[in-house]
Amino acid sequence: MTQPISFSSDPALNINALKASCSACSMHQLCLPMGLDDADINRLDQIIGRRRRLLAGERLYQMGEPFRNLYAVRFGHFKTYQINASGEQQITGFQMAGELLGMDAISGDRHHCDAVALEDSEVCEIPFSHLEDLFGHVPALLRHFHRIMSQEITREQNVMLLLGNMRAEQRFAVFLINLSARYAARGYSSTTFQLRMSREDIGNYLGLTIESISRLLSRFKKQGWLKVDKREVTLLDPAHLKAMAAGTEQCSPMA
Amino acid sequence: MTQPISFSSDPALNINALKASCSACSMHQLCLPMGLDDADINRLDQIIGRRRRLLAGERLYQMGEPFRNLYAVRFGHFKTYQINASGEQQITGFQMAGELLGMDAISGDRHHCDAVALEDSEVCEIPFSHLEDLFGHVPALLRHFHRIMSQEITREQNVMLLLGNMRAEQRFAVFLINLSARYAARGYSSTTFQLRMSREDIGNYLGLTIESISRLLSRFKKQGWLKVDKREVTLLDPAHLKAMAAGTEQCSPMA
DNA sequence: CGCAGTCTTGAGCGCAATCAACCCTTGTGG
DNA sequence: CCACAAGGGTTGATTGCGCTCAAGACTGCG
Repeated sequence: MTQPISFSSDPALNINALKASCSACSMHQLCLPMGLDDADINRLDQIIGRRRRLLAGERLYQMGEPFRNLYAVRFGHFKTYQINASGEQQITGFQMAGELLGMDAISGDRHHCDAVALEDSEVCEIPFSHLEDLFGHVPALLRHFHRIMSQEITREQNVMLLLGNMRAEQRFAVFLINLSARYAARGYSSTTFQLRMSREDIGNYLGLTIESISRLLSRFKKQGWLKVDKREVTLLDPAHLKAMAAGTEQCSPMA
Repeated sequence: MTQPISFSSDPALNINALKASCSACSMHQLCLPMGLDDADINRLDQIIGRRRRLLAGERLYQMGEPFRNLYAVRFGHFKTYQINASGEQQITGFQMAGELLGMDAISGDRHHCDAVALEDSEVCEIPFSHLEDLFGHVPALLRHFHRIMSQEITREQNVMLLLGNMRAEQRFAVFLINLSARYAARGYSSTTFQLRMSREDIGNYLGLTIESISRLLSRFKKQGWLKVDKREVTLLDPAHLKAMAAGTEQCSPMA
């Protein structure tokens, strides 16, 4: 998990063209098929498209491209970002295994943001028109899909709260605790993990500069709240960080 | 539209218990039934619940309440806001006629924010379980519902861009131009309209203080970009404001 | 009239941005 | 081997945007 994944260049071993199988996927309890019985998972398997591998930095889709597929992350990490008229980017989210990409493209039939792999990664293509066909036959799938979209709405509302109301220190604590919880849900350590994104990406996401992120890391380290080595972070006092994220712990200024 | 609506206190005239009818509703080309044919609209009418009237300041639903209904705004305006652990609120949106409320509650089965009427208003109750039943029989309705949810996701991403990247002046220009476009889509003036929300609400939504909003209004007025009288705003130079919102016009500081 | 709520305006400050210098790692090519 | 450059990250000095604090104006309402 912490090492970059090297893909075989032997075409016989390349599974880019292989169809994915939800039933055999380790993420099926987090992803789209969550809660489906075996029969329904099989129906979902029928329509899931091929897998697609991306190298670090490769783009999965681009703003303006016609929308055909949702993508489920099998492994690896992605960032999604918007670019406004004046060319500045705003990262709208970081996605990891089991999470769905592309839902913002359903209205408008075109992708509304860019999605880029932060490391070597793999996704399942989910042709949306086929998924729509399936909704009529598998109500449980439809219900779960609505939950996923709704969850994305609440996630973004939480980011609005973060960007609109919180000081730098609290934003960063929220960010760390959020990553921690998501890794825990996937069976990884909730206290030690690699930051897959650069300091610049973190700053952009949190509405701060790269320098502020660097200073926050240094200060949190000095306070004994975490350990940092390059991009590996260890949370030494998760309870304190959680309190800071919740806003119950007082926030001190940056300088 | 610009005057507060006074409700009759005569019970015989109170239509609170009346069922709503999409086909007869002036908002049906903006709201959930958009694009449906007559037969499908009738099926939708079957499941739409009663109308509900709210006085200014009344709460439609509260965070934590069990989720049963979506609500479509018939007339009036609402604000939705979250409250975090330390008691601070963040307004996540302002809703007007034809817009849907409550989609963030689908995951989790409980409302995730509060919705409060900004003026005397009316909504249609849409029992979500009935709507789900209908999805299987009216694919066009399902497709449009997905577009509405997706649109909400992109709307929030735009707010993230605003809160994360823009200066106060640009945020406020985006806010004004957004209102202008939404009133235009409803057949109202795109240049003169009432701000239904207080300065404080605007500030909260835009991640600014009430004082900053007041100063921005004064400055925009002094620059000749708009006229302000209490809560009535007239955009005198919409092109300039649009350019500011897009970021193509240079941004000057607040002080 | 008083009073409360909303809004405006001014003065000063503080948090995070900006600007700048430097470090470290990685990769390239002589 | 070293020289060099590029990218990512850290740290310090300074600036400035928008917040905070404070006072006062205006409105609506009993």
